Amino acid sequence: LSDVAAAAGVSAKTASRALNGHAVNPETAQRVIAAAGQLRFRPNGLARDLRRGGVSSSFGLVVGELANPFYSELAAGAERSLRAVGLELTMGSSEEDAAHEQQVVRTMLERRVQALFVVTAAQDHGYLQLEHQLGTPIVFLDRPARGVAADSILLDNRAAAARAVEQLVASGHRNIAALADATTVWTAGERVAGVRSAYDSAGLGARLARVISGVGDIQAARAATARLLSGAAPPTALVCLNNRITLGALTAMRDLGMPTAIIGFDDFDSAELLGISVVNQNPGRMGELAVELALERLNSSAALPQRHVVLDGTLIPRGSGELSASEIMDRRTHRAVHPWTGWGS
Amino acid sequence: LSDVAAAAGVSAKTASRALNGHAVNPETAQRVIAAAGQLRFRPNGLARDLRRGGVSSSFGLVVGELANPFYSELAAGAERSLRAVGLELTMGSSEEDAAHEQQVVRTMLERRVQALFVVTAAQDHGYLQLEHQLGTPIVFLDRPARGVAADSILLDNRAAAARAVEQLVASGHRNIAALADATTVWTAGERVAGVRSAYDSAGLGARLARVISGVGDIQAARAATARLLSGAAPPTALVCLNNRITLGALTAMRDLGMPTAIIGFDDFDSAELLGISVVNQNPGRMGELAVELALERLNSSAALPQRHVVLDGTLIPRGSGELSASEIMDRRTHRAVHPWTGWGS
DNA sequence: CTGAAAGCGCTTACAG
DNA sequence: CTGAAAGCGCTTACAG
Repeated sequence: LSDVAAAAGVSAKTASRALNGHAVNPETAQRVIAAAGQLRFRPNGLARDLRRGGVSSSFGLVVGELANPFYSELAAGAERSLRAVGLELTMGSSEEDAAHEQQVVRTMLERRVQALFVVTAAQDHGYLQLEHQLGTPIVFLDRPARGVAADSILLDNRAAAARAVEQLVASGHRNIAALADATTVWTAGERVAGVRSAYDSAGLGARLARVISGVGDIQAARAATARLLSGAAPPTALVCLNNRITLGALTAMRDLGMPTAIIGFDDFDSAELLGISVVNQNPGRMGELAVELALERLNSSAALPQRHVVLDGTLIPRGSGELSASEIMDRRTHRAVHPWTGWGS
Repeated sequence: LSDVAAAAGVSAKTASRALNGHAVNPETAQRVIAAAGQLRFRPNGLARDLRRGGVSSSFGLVVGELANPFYSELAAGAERSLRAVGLELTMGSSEEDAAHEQQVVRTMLERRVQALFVVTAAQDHGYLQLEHQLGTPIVFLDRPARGVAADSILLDNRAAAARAVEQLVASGHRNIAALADATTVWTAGERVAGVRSAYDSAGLGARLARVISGVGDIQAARAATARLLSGAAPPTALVCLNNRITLGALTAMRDLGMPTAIIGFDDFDSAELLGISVVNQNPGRMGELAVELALERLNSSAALPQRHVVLDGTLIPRGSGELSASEIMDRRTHRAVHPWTGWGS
């Protein structure tokens, strides 16, 4: 910068003003800009941010896994909102590991992100207490904060899971199985709670209203579903409490040639093609809301209280649209549930 | 930092050394670390990077769209490799817009990323010439650089597309249609060229060896496929030159109840379930290679020449595994191609 | 509209 | 092993 100023015959300050489009004599500004071009001036954002009080124009987002579409849609939603106000998003991955998450978060805070969004893999977030008290907006997404009074945006997992069961019960199902990840995962625990409460409300007996938890990946879901469908009194409907479980369950149904009514959590790219009804969590909306909460906090002089935003999961019916008992209960035709596959015909 | 030093009764420099784990009297180090804890010291990464020569420990990646799984897998691959050497990845989106891309790239360069990876939406990259000459490693991914001699990692799109056609021809198909995005998109142009050359080599007449380009999204693919399948002499096989086109084509086949042999570009989450053969571009590997190229350049004192890495697309056969003519040509059974769907039975 | 000075928070030489 | 000085590249007050 000082070289540019010298070349243009002005002070560094004037050069800075000219390059940033502040009030400067137009002729002088021209000269400075020309000199900058000649000298191939590359502004240094680190120095700018440092001098401006050490706050960058980036928001930070830490997710569990970059390749998971749930997180990328969340990121896309956040970035869309940020761009609208001229801000940027920096993404990092925790690899679903608490220690690594803490390291990535620390690095972002050292870089002085304006706000921090976290889909956490950790059980305790006490280490964020100081940063939170200093006024950095922190928003927890999909899973709640523990040990720090930060904002959070969560799905009403219990209600959504209960609604999925109620929908199947209303369609005439009396033999339902739910498949869940390990219930130590917060969302899985909540969803299982919702399923159980709906089982109770419907007066379903424990013998035919089952919950299989600890289903950690596609292969586990495939195996668990195969066991259910090959066992005594196979369920007529499945509630798959995340998207990997849905794929695994569908694979087992294909393997066995035993199509079964299904409602899954999380939309996926071919769900419509396959006629699979899903509870949509709308991660993009979560990202947009996170930006809203953070900006409110940044723009408010007073300290805002801790806020919890709870989103509804939307049930997207597919296949026959509304499920009906007669369509589903005939295990030999099932066309109404999955008309495209022609299963059983 | 100076407060911490004062509290510990040492100089700022010693405090810095202690906090960074450099050679310091252990007792002194203890005192400094205690003081830092007391005073809730938050190291400032901007200042550190500035003083260290203005280079951050982040690599920058600009993609077209955060929510596209192709890009997120690419990012995941790059991050995996970077983490192995203690570096970080900062992601940004160009929204597939050249002007926005340039802005995002400029911001990253101002933040002094150590290296830059771009899946470009622009036609010309002359504005990167200076940065490239200054030695910042720049790697173009999936689409080539123009106007700057930066490294690039590309798929051999022509060969992969030609191989898909050859595979179908070997299975007995003589009436094939290829569906492509607008050929102004570099990858689409290359793939179409590969398809045409394979058509020629196979001696297929232009009347039954078709290319439909300008298919920009799922709905366009659905419509184009419907037109093909309802027209005179519908093709017995389709080559879908990207993943959205594959989904649209499958939807049209379902709508019309006309299953057709298909090979798609890009793997997708339910391709295996559906028994769809794909040309896999392996974006994760692209990300890993980009990190390798960048690190080589950073660690080499001599100036390296411009490098082009060309990857093969791997054909992943699914459904019946190897396609065979008799299995495919009977339009009424098609079980061998899509055994799960039971189409036509 | 412009300039000389000071400083953002840290670290790199250079001495002790 | 430790310290006093200088400076990374910019911008914020404060004067003119």
